Amino acid sequence: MSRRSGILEFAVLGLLRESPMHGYELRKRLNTSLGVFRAFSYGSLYPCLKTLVQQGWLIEEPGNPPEDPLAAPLAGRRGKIVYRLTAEGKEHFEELLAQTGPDAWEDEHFGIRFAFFGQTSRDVRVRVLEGRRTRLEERLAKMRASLARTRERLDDYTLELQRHGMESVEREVRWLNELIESERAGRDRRETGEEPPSEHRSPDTGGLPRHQGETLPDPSDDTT
Amino acid sequence: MSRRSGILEFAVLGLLRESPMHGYELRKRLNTSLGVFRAFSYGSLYPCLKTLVQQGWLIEEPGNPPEDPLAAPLAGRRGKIVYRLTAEGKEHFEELLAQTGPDAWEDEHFGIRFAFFGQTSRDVRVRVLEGRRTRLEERLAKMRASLARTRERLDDYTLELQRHGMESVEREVRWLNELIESERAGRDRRETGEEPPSEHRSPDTGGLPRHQGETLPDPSDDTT
DNA sequence: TTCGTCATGTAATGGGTTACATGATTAC
DNA sequence: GTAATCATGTAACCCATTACATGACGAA
Repeated sequence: MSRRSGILEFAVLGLLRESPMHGYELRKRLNTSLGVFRAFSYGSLYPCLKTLVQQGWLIEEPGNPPEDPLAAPLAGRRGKIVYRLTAEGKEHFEELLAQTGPDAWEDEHFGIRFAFFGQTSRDVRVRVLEGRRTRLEERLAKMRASLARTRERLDDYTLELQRHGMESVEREVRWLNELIESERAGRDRRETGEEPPSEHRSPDTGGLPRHQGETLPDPSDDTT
Repeated sequence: MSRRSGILEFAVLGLLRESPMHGYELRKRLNTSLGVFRAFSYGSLYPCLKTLVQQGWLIEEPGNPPEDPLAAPLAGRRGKIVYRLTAEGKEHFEELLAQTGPDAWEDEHFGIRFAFFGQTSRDVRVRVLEGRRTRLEERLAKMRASLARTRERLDDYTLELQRHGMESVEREVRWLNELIESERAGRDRRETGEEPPSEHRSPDTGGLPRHQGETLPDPSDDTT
Protein backbone atom coordinates (compact mmCIF):
# COMPACT_ATOMS: atom_id res chain seq x y z
CA MET A 1 0.00 0.00 0.00
CA SER A 2 1.51 3.23 -1.06
CA ARG A 3 -0.80 5.39 -3.15
CA ARG A 4 0.27 8.95 -3.78
CA SER A 5 3.80 9.45 -2.85
CA GLY A 6 4.78 13.05 -3.28
CA ILE A 7 8.31 12.92 -4.47
CA LEU A 8 7.85 9.72 -6.42
CA GLU A 9 4.84 11.27 -8.09
CA PHE A 10 6.90 14.32 -8.92
CA ALA A 11 9.69 12.31 -10.45
CA VAL A 12 7.31 10.15 -12.46
CA LEU A 13 5.53 13.15 -13.93
CA GLY A 14 8.84 14.81 -14.66
CA LEU A 15 10.24 11.81 -16.49
CA LEU A 16 7.07 11.18 -18.45
CA ARG A 17 7.05 14.79 -19.53
CA GLU A 18 10.05 13.96 -21.67
CA SER A 19 8.50 10.93 -23.29
CA PRO A 20 6.02 8.09 -22.67
CA MET A 21 7.44 4.99 -21.05
CA HIS A 22 6.73 1.59 -19.55
CA GLY A 23 6.64 1.31 -15.79
CA TYR A 24 9.68 -0.91 -16.01
CA GLU A 25 11.63 1.62 -17.99
CA LEU A 26 10.51 4.38 -15.68
CA ARG A 27 11.82 2.56 -12.69
CA LYS A 28 15.14 2.02 -14.37
CA ARG A 29 15.56 5.71 -15.08
CA LEU A 30 14.45 6.49 -11.55
CA ASN A 31 17.29 4.32 -10.34
CA THR A 32 20.01 5.56 -12.64
CA SER A 33 19.72 9.23 -13.57
CA LEU A 34 17.95 10.17 -10.40
CA GLY A 35 18.67 7.05 -8.45
CA VAL A 36 22.12 8.09 -7.50
CA PHE A 37 20.25 9.76 -4.72
CA ARG A 38 17.18 7.70 -4.39
CA ALA A 39 15.95 4.30 -5.44
CA PHE A 40 12.37 3.15 -5.82
CA SER A 41 10.90 -0.31 -6.11
CA TYR A 42 7.99 -1.62 -8.14
CA GLY A 43 6.05 -2.00 -4.94
CA SER A 44 5.76 1.74 -4.76
CA LEU A 45 5.99 2.64 -8.42
CA TYR A 46 3.10 0.65 -9.88
CA PRO A 47 0.58 1.63 -7.22
CA CYS A 48 1.67 5.22 -7.68
CA LEU A 49 1.12 4.98 -11.43
CA LYS A 50 -2.40 3.65 -10.83
CA THR A 51 -3.35 6.62 -8.71
CA LEU A 52 -1.85 9.05 -11.17
CA VAL A 53 -4.02 7.49 -13.85
CA GLN A 54 -7.05 7.85 -11.58
CA GLN A 55 -6.20 11.51 -11.10
CA GLY A 56 -6.26 11.92 -14.84
CA TRP A 57 -2.65 12.97 -15.02
CA LEU A 58 -1.58 9.92 -16.96
CA ILE A 59 -3.20 7.64 -19.48
CA GLU A 60 -2.35 4.01 -20.06
CA GLU A 61 -1.82 2.83 -23.61
CA PRO A 62 -1.17 -0.72 -24.73
CA GLY A 63 2.01 -1.43 -26.60
CA ASN A 64 5.50 -0.10 -26.71
CA PRO A 65 6.90 3.40 -26.45
CA PRO A 66 7.44 5.46 -29.68
CA GLU A 67 10.86 4.03 -30.48
CA ASP A 68 9.57 0.59 -31.37
CA PRO A 69 5.92 0.76 -32.44
CA LEU A 70 5.89 -2.83 -33.59
CA ALA A 71 3.65 -4.20 -30.87
CA ALA A 72 0.16 -5.10 -32.00
CA PRO A 73 -2.78 -3.90 -29.89
CA LEU A 74 -2.61 -7.12 -27.87
CA ALA A 75 -6.02 -7.08 -26.21
CA GLY A 76 -6.09 -10.29 -24.25
CA ARG A 77 -2.93 -11.04 -22.32
CA ARG A 78 -1.68 -8.76 -19.58
CA GLY A 79 0.48 -6.92 -22.06
CA LYS A 80 2.76 -3.97 -21.80
CA ILE A 81 1.50 -0.58 -20.77
CA VAL A 82 2.90 2.70 -21.91
CA TYR A 83 2.20 5.61 -19.62
CA ARG A 84 1.72 9.00 -21.22
CA LEU A 85 1.31 12.39 -19.58
CA THR A 86 -2.03 14.08 -20.25
CA ALA A 87 -2.51 17.81 -20.68
CA GLU A 88 -3.81 17.97 -17.11
CA GLY A 89 -0.79 16.05 -15.93
CA LYS A 90 1.50 18.47 -17.64
CA GLU A 91 -0.31 21.37 -16.05
CA HIS A 92 -0.17 19.72 -12.66
CA PHE A 93 3.53 19.08 -12.96
CA GLU A 94 4.12 22.70 -13.83
CA GLU A 95 2.28 23.73 -10.69
CA LEU A 96 4.40 21.36 -8.65
CA LEU A 97 7.52 22.81 -10.19
CA ALA A 98 6.49 26.34 -9.35
CA GLN A 99 5.85 25.51 -5.70
CA THR A 100 8.42 27.13 -3.46
CA GLY A 101 6.87 26.09 -0.14
CA PRO A 102 8.97 24.57 2.61
CA ASP A 103 9.00 21.00 1.28
CA ALA A 104 10.83 22.23 -1.77
CA TRP A 105 13.71 22.77 0.62
CA GLU A 106 13.62 19.46 2.41
CA ASP A 107 16.54 17.13 2.02
CA GLU A 108 14.53 14.28 0.57
CA HIS A 109 12.97 16.47 -2.07
CA PHE A 110 15.70 18.84 -2.98
CA GLY A 111 17.80 16.50 -5.09
CA ILE A 112 14.96 15.39 -7.30
CA ARG A 113 13.60 18.90 -7.65
CA PHE A 114 17.03 20.02 -8.70
CA ALA A 115 17.16 17.38 -11.41
CA PHE A 116 14.11 18.98 -12.99
CA PHE A 117 15.34 22.54 -12.67
CA GLY A 118 15.71 22.76 -16.42
CA GLN A 119 11.95 22.82 -16.69
CA THR A 120 11.31 25.88 -14.52
CA SER A 121 12.14 29.55 -14.67
CA ARG A 122 15.32 31.01 -13.27
CA ASP A 123 13.16 32.86 -10.80
CA VAL A 124 11.84 29.70 -9.24
CA ARG A 125 15.27 28.13 -9.28
CA VAL A 126 16.73 30.99 -7.31
CA ARG A 127 13.92 30.98 -4.80
CA VAL A 128 14.25 27.25 -4.20
CA LEU A 129 18.03 27.46 -3.87
CA GLU A 130 17.75 30.32 -1.42
CA GLY A 131 15.14 28.52 0.61
CA ARG A 132 17.34 25.50 0.83
CA ARG A 133 20.29 27.63 1.89
CA THR A 134 18.24 29.27 4.63
CA ARG A 135 17.23 25.86 5.90
CA LEU A 136 20.78 24.66 6.05
CA GLU A 137 21.97 27.80 7.76
CA GLU A 138 19.33 27.38 10.44
CA ARG A 139 20.42 23.83 10.90
CA LEU A 140 24.01 24.88 11.14
CA ALA A 141 23.15 27.44 13.81
CA LYS A 142 21.39 24.77 15.83
CA MET A 143 24.28 22.38 15.49
CA ARG A 144 26.74 25.00 16.60
CA ALA A 145 24.61 25.97 19.58
CA SER A 146 24.13 22.37 20.59
CA LEU A 147 27.80 21.64 20.23
CA ALA A 148 28.81 24.66 22.29
CA ARG A 149 26.35 23.72 24.99
CA THR A 150 27.21 20.08 25.58
CA ARG A 151 30.82 19.77 24.52
CA GLU A 152 32.24 18.31 27.75
CA ARG A 153 30.28 15.12 28.03
CA LEU A 154 30.67 14.00 24.43
CA ASP A 155 33.38 11.51 23.63
CA ASP A 156 35.83 11.81 20.75
CA TYR A 157 33.80 9.89 18.23
CA THR A 158 30.55 11.69 18.85
CA LEU A 159 32.39 14.98 18.66
CA GLU A 160 34.06 14.03 15.44
CA LEU A 161 30.70 12.99 14.07
CA GLN A 162 29.32 16.42 14.80
CA ARG A 163 32.34 18.20 13.43
CA HIS A 164 32.32 16.34 10.17
CA GLY A 165 28.57 16.74 9.85
CA MET A 166 28.84 20.47 10.25
CA GLU A 167 31.66 20.68 7.81
CA SER A 168 29.56 18.87 5.23
CA VAL A 169 26.63 21.19 5.71
CA GLU A 170 28.94 24.17 5.43
CA ARG A 171 30.27 22.87 2.18
CA GLU A 172 26.77 22.40 0.92
CA VAL A 173 25.92 25.99 1.73
CA ARG A 174 28.97 27.13 -0.16
CA TRP A 175 27.90 25.12 -3.13
CA LEU A 176 24.41 26.62 -3.03
CA ASN A 177 25.99 30.05 -3.00
CA GLU A 178 27.87 29.27 -6.15
CA LEU A 179 24.73 28.00 -7.81
CA ILE A 180 22.76 31.07 -6.84
CA GLU A 181 25.50 33.37 -8.04
CA SER A 182 25.68 31.50 -11.29
CA GLU A 183 21.92 31.77 -11.79
CA ARG A 184 21.99 35.47 -11.00
CA ALA A 185 24.80 36.05 -13.44
CA GLY A 186 22.34 34.70 -15.98
CA ARG A 187 24.42 32.14 -17.73
CA ASP A 188 22.93 30.90 -20.98
CA ARG A 189 20.36 28.55 -19.57
CA ARG A 190 16.96 27.76 -21.02
CA GLU A 191 14.25 29.68 -19.22
CA THR A 192 11.65 26.93 -19.23
CA GLY A 193 10.45 23.78 -20.98
CA GLU A 194 12.31 22.35 -23.91
CA GLU A 195 15.99 21.65 -24.24
CA PRO A 196 18.38 24.07 -25.94
CA PRO A 197 20.63 22.99 -28.85
CA SER A 198 22.45 21.02 -26.15
CA GLU A 199 25.84 22.23 -27.24
CA HIS A 200 27.25 24.66 -24.73
CA ARG A 201 26.65 23.40 -21.23
CA SER A 202 27.85 26.05 -18.87
CA PRO A 203 30.33 24.24 -16.67
CA ASP A 204 30.20 26.60 -13.74
CA THR A 205 27.24 25.63 -11.67
CA GLY A 206 27.73 22.91 -9.10
CA GLY A 207 25.68 19.87 -8.22
CA LEU A 208 23.27 18.56 -5.68
CA PRO A 209 24.04 18.83 -2.00
CA ARG A 210 21.74 16.22 -0.51
CA HIS A 211 23.02 13.14 1.25
CA GLN A 212 26.38 12.31 -0.20
CA GLY A 213 25.73 8.78 0.78
CA GLU A 214 22.12 8.41 1.78
CA THR A 215 19.68 5.82 0.49
CA LEU A 216 21.07 4.05 -2.58
CA PRO A 217 20.02 0.53 -1.68
CA ASP A 218 22.13 -0.83 -4.44
CA PRO A 219 20.25 -0.22 -7.70
CA SER A 220 21.51 -3.67 -8.70
CA ASP A 221 20.10 -3.53 -12.20
CA ASP A 222 21.28 -0.67 -14.30
CA THR A 223 23.71 -2.45 -16.53
CA THR A 224 21.52 -1.72 -19.56
CA MET B 1 2.81 0.01 15.33
CA SER B 2 6.55 -0.03 15.26
CA ARG B 3 8.11 -2.69 17.51
CA ARG B 4 11.75 -3.52 17.05
CA SER B 5 13.48 -0.94 15.03
CA GLY B 6 17.06 -1.88 14.45
CA ILE B 7 18.93 1.33 14.58
CA LEU B 8 16.66 2.91 17.14
CA GLU B 9 17.09 -0.16 19.30
CA PHE B 10 20.82 0.13 18.92
CA ALA B 11 20.90 3.78 19.91
CA VAL B 12 18.62 3.21 22.89
CA LEU B 13 20.75 0.40 24.24
CA GLY B 14 23.88 2.44 23.65
CA LEU B 15 22.58 5.44 25.51
CA LEU B 16 21.20 3.40 28.38
CA ARG B 17 24.53 1.69 28.73
CA GLU B 18 25.87 4.97 30.03
CA SER B 19 23.11 5.51 32.56
CA PRO B 20 19.43 4.80 33.23
CA MET B 21 16.99 7.35 31.87
CA HIS B 22 13.40 8.30 31.30
CA GLY B 23 11.97 7.78 27.85
CA TYR B 24 11.57 11.51 27.58
CA GLU B 25 15.20 12.15 28.40
CA LEU B 26 16.27 9.42 26.03
CA ARG B 27 14.42 10.99 23.19
CA LYS B 28 16.03 14.34 23.91
CA ARG B 29 19.50 12.86 23.77
CA LEU B 30 18.58 10.96 20.64
CA ASN B 31 17.69 14.28 19.06
CA THR B 32 20.69 16.28 20.20
CA SER B 33 23.90 14.27 20.44
CA LEU B 34 22.87 11.80 17.80
CA GLY B 35 20.02 13.75 16.34
CA VAL B 36 22.22 15.88 14.18
CA PHE B 37 21.88 12.95 11.86
CA ARG B 38 18.64 11.42 12.83
CA ALA B 39 15.56 12.39 14.82
CA PHE B 40 13.09 10.07 16.48
CA SER B 41 9.62 10.71 17.82
CA TYR B 42 7.79 9.26 20.81
CA GLY B 43 5.60 7.31 18.46
CA SER B 44 8.54 5.09 17.67
CA LEU B 45 10.51 5.39 20.88
CA TYR B 46 7.96 4.22 23.44
CA PRO B 47 6.81 1.18 21.50
CA CYS B 48 10.45 0.31 20.96
CA LEU B 49 11.14 0.56 24.69
CA LYS B 50 8.24 -1.80 25.39
CA THR B 51 9.60 -4.48 23.13
CA LEU B 52 13.09 -4.10 24.54
CA VAL B 53 11.60 -4.70 27.97
CA GLN B 54 9.81 -7.77 26.65
CA GLN B 55 13.10 -9.05 25.29
CA GLY B 56 14.55 -8.74 28.75
CA TRP B 57 17.16 -6.21 27.67
CA LEU B 58 15.70 -3.41 29.74
CA ILE B 59 13.82 -3.18 32.96
CA GLU B 60 11.36 -0.49 33.93
CA GLU B 61 11.70 1.12 37.34
CA PRO B 62 9.39 3.68 38.85
CA GLY B 63 10.84 7.04 39.83
CA ASN B 64 13.62 9.27 38.67
CA PRO B 65 17.10 8.58 37.38
CA PRO B 66 20.03 8.44 39.86
CA GLU B 67 20.68 12.18 39.91
CA ASP B 68 17.46 13.02 41.73
CA PRO B 69 16.28 10.05 43.74
CA LEU B 70 13.61 12.08 45.55
CA ALA B 71 10.63 10.51 43.84
CA ALA B 72 8.61 8.25 46.11
CA PRO B 73 7.62 4.80 44.80
CA LEU B 74 4.35 6.26 43.44
CA ALA B 75 2.35 3.14 42.85
CA GLY B 76 -0.98 4.42 41.58
CA ARG B 77 -0.71 7.18 38.99
CA ARG B 78 0.89 6.58 35.66
CA GLY B 79 4.17 7.86 37.00
CA LYS B 80 7.59 8.20 35.57
CA ILE B 81 9.53 5.24 34.35
CA VAL B 82 13.26 4.87 34.41
CA TYR B 83 14.68 2.42 31.93
CA ARG B 84 17.75 0.50 32.95
CA LEU B 85 19.89 -1.86 30.90
CA THR B 86 19.95 -5.44 32.20
CA ALA B 87 22.98 -7.72 32.08
CA GLU B 88 21.42 -9.45 29.08
CA GLY B 89 20.85 -6.10 27.45
CA LYS B 90 24.45 -5.17 27.95
CA GLU B 91 25.56 -8.45 26.45
CA HIS B 92 23.21 -8.02 23.53
CA PHE B 93 24.48 -4.53 22.85
CA GLU B 94 28.03 -5.78 22.85
CA GLU B 95 27.09 -8.36 20.26
CA LEU B 96 25.49 -5.69 18.13
CA LEU B 97 28.60 -3.58 18.41
CA ALA B 98 30.81 -6.42 17.31
CA GLN B 99 28.74 -7.14 14.22
CA THR B 100 30.58 -6.22 11.09
CA GLY B 101 28.00 -7.53 8.62
CA PRO B 102 26.85 -5.43 5.69
CA ASP B 103 24.27 -3.36 7.56
CA ALA B 104 27.07 -1.94 9.66
CA TRP B 105 28.11 -0.21 6.47
CA GLU B 106 24.76 1.13 5.40
CA ASP B 107 24.29 4.86 5.31
CA GLU B 108 21.43 4.92 7.76
CA HIS B 109 23.34 2.93 10.32
CA PHE B 110 26.85 4.14 9.95
CA GLY B 111 26.50 7.48 11.70
CA ILE B 112 24.96 6.05 14.82
CA ARG B 113 27.37 3.14 14.92
CA PHE B 114 30.20 5.60 14.70
CA ALA B 115 28.87 7.54 17.67
CA PHE B 116 29.28 4.42 19.78
CA PHE B 117 32.72 3.53 18.49
CA GLY B 118 34.21 4.38 21.86
CA GLN B 119 32.63 1.24 23.23
CA THR B 120 34.26 -1.25 20.85
CA SER B 121 37.75 -2.42 20.12
CA ARG B 122 40.00 -0.78 17.58
CA ASP B 123 39.81 -3.96 15.61
CA VAL B 124 36.08 -3.71 15.08
CA ARG B 125 36.34 -0.01 14.36
CA VAL B 126 38.81 -0.60 11.58
CA ARG B 127 36.75 -3.39 10.08
CA VAL B 128 33.60 -1.28 10.07
CA LEU B 129 35.40 1.70 8.58
CA GLU B 130 36.93 -0.43 5.87
CA GLY B 131 33.60 -2.03 5.09
CA ARG B 132 32.01 1.36 4.73
CA ARG B 133 34.81 2.50 2.48
CA THR B 134 34.40 -0.53 0.25
CA ARG B 135 30.70 0.17 -0.05
CA LEU B 136 31.28 3.74 -1.05
CA GLU B 137 33.91 2.80 -3.56
CA GLU B 138 31.55 0.34 -5.18
CA ARG B 139 28.92 3.02 -5.34
CA LEU B 140 31.38 5.42 -6.84
CA ALA B 141 32.30 2.92 -9.51
CA LYS B 142 28.65 2.48 -10.41
CA MET B 143 28.08 6.20 -10.55
CA ARG B 144 31.07 6.68 -12.81
CA ALA B 145 30.00 3.87 -15.10
CA SER B 146 26.46 5.16 -15.31
CA LEU B 147 27.65 8.69 -15.97
CA ALA B 148 30.01 7.57 -18.70
CA ARG B 149 27.27 5.55 -20.34
CA THR B 150 24.45 8.06 -20.52
CA ARG B 151 26.17 11.43 -20.59
CA GLU B 152 24.60 12.81 -23.79
CA ARG B 153 20.96 12.75 -22.87
CA LEU B 154 21.32 14.30 -19.44
CA ASP B 155 20.74 18.01 -19.07
CA ASP B 156 22.96 20.40 -17.16
CA TYR B 157 21.21 20.15 -13.85
CA THR B 158 21.03 16.39 -13.76
CA LEU B 159 24.69 16.24 -14.71
CA GLU B 160 25.64 18.70 -12.04
CA LEU B 161 23.63 16.68 -9.55
CA GLN B 162 25.66 13.62 -10.41
CA ARG B 163 28.93 15.45 -10.36
CA HIS B 164 28.36 16.98 -6.98
CA GLY B 165 27.07 13.71 -5.58
CA MET B 166 30.18 11.90 -6.70
CA GLU B 167 32.40 14.58 -5.32
CA SER B 168 30.71 14.24 -1.96
CA VAL B 169 31.15 10.51 -1.90
CA GLU B 170 34.78 10.91 -2.87
CA ARG B 171 35.31 13.29 -0.02
CA GLU B 172 33.69 10.82 2.32
CA VAL B 173 36.06 8.11 1.19
CA ARG B 174 39.01 10.38 1.85
CA TRP B 175 37.72 11.06 5.31
CA LEU B 176 37.35 7.34 6.00
CA ASN B 177 40.93 6.87 4.88
CA GLU B 178 42.10 9.40 7.41
CA LEU B 179 40.10 7.73 10.15
CA ILE B 180 41.48 4.32 9.31
CA GLU B 181 45.02 5.61 9.19
CA SER B 182 44.53 7.31 12.49
CA GLU B 183 43.20 4.12 14.06
CA ARG B 184 46.08 2.11 12.67
CA ALA B 185 48.60 4.59 13.97
CA GLY B 186 47.08 3.73 17.32
CA ARG B 187 46.40 7.16 18.64
CA ASP B 188 45.69 7.22 22.36
CA ARG B 189 42.09 6.07 22.20
CA ARG B 190 40.35 3.89 24.77
CA GLU B 191 40.20 0.29 23.64
CA THR B 192 36.73 -0.41 24.96
CA GLY B 193 34.11 0.67 27.48
CA GLU B 194 34.79 3.51 29.86
CA GLU B 195 36.03 7.00 29.09
CA PRO B 196 39.68 7.97 29.32
CA PRO B 197 40.83 10.95 31.44
CA SER B 198 39.07 12.99 28.74
CA GLU B 199 41.89 15.46 28.44
CA HIS B 200 43.74 14.94 25.20
CA ARG B 201 41.32 14.34 22.40
CA SER B 202 43.35 13.57 19.35
CA PRO B 203 42.27 16.22 16.88
CA ASP B 204 43.26 14.41 13.74
CA THR B 205 40.51 12.04 12.90
CA GLY B 206 37.61 13.39 10.91
CA GLY B 207 33.87 13.10 11.37
CA LEU B 208 30.93 11.19 10.11
CA PRO B 209 30.35 10.98 6.39
CA ARG B 210 26.68 10.16 6.22
CA HIS B 211 24.10 12.52 4.79
CA GLN B 212 25.32 16.03 5.33
CA GLY B 213 21.78 17.13 5.27
CA GLU B 214 19.51 14.14 5.55
CA THR B 215 16.65 13.71 8.00
CA LEU B 216 16.75 16.29 10.77
CA PRO B 217 13.05 17.11 10.86
CA ASP B 218 13.69 20.08 13.03
CA PRO B 219 14.39 18.73 16.51
CA SER B 220 12.40 21.77 17.73
CA ASP B 221 13.00 21.08 21.41
CA ASP B 222 16.58 20.84 22.43
CA THR B 223 16.97 24.11 24.24
CA THR B 224 17.57 22.31 27.53
C1' DT C 1 -4.07 30.01 38.08
C1' DT C 2 -2.06 29.46 34.27
C1' DC C 3 1.79 28.47 31.39
C1' DG C 4 5.73 25.87 30.18
C1' DT C 5 7.97 21.73 30.43
C1' DC C 6 8.27 17.12 31.98
C1' DA C 7 6.37 12.72 30.95
C1' DT C 8 3.87 8.65 28.83
C1' DG C 9 1.37 6.80 25.67
C1' DT C 10 -2.01 5.32 21.30
C1' DA C 11 -4.40 5.40 16.55
C1' DA C 12 -4.23 6.60 12.09
C1' DT C 13 -1.45 7.31 8.41
C1' DG C 14 2.54 7.57 5.28
C1' DG C 15 5.60 6.04 2.26
C1' DG C 16 8.18 2.99 1.39
C1' DT C 17 10.51 -2.31 1.00
C1' DT C 18 10.82 -7.50 0.26
C1' DA C 19 9.19 -11.48 -1.33
C1' DC C 20 6.22 -13.51 -4.07
C1' DA C 21 3.48 -14.70 -8.38
C1' DT C 22 3.09 -14.52 -13.26
C1' DG C 23 4.21 -14.47 -17.86
C1' DA C 24 6.31 -12.60 -22.53
C1' DT C 25 10.39 -11.94 -25.38
C1' DT C 26 15.18 -12.25 -26.77
C1' DA C 27 19.77 -14.20 -27.25
C1' DC C 28 22.53 -18.09 -27.26
C1' DG D 1 15.27 -25.26 -24.93
C1' DT D 2 16.82 -22.54 -21.55
C1' DA D 3 18.55 -18.56 -19.36
C1' DA D 4 18.39 -13.67 -18.97
C1' DT D 5 15.87 -9.81 -19.09
C1' DC D 6 11.68 -7.41 -19.98
C1' DA D 7 7.37 -6.46 -17.79
C1' DT D 8 3.40 -6.10 -14.40
C1' DG D 9 1.56 -6.61 -10.34
C1' DT D 10 0.07 -7.88 -5.07
C1' DA D 11 0.36 -8.98 0.02
C1' DA D 12 2.69 -8.63 4.02
C1' DC D 13 5.50 -6.07 6.50
C1' DC D 14 8.64 -2.18 8.31
C1' DC D 15 9.75 1.77 10.46
C1' DA D 16 8.72 5.77 11.05
C1' DT D 17 5.64 10.29 11.62
C1' DT D 18 1.62 13.26 13.06
C1' DA D 19 -1.97 14.25 15.77
C1' DC D 20 -4.16 13.26 19.61
C1' DA D 21 -5.11 12.19 24.68
C1' DT D 22 -3.66 12.48 29.34
C1' DG D 23 -1.73 14.22 33.24
C1' DA D 24 1.96 15.83 36.92
C1' DC D 25 4.81 19.57 38.59
C1' DG D 26 7.15 24.04 39.14
C1' DA D 27 7.46 28.88 38.57
C1' DA D 28 5.47 33.50 37.53
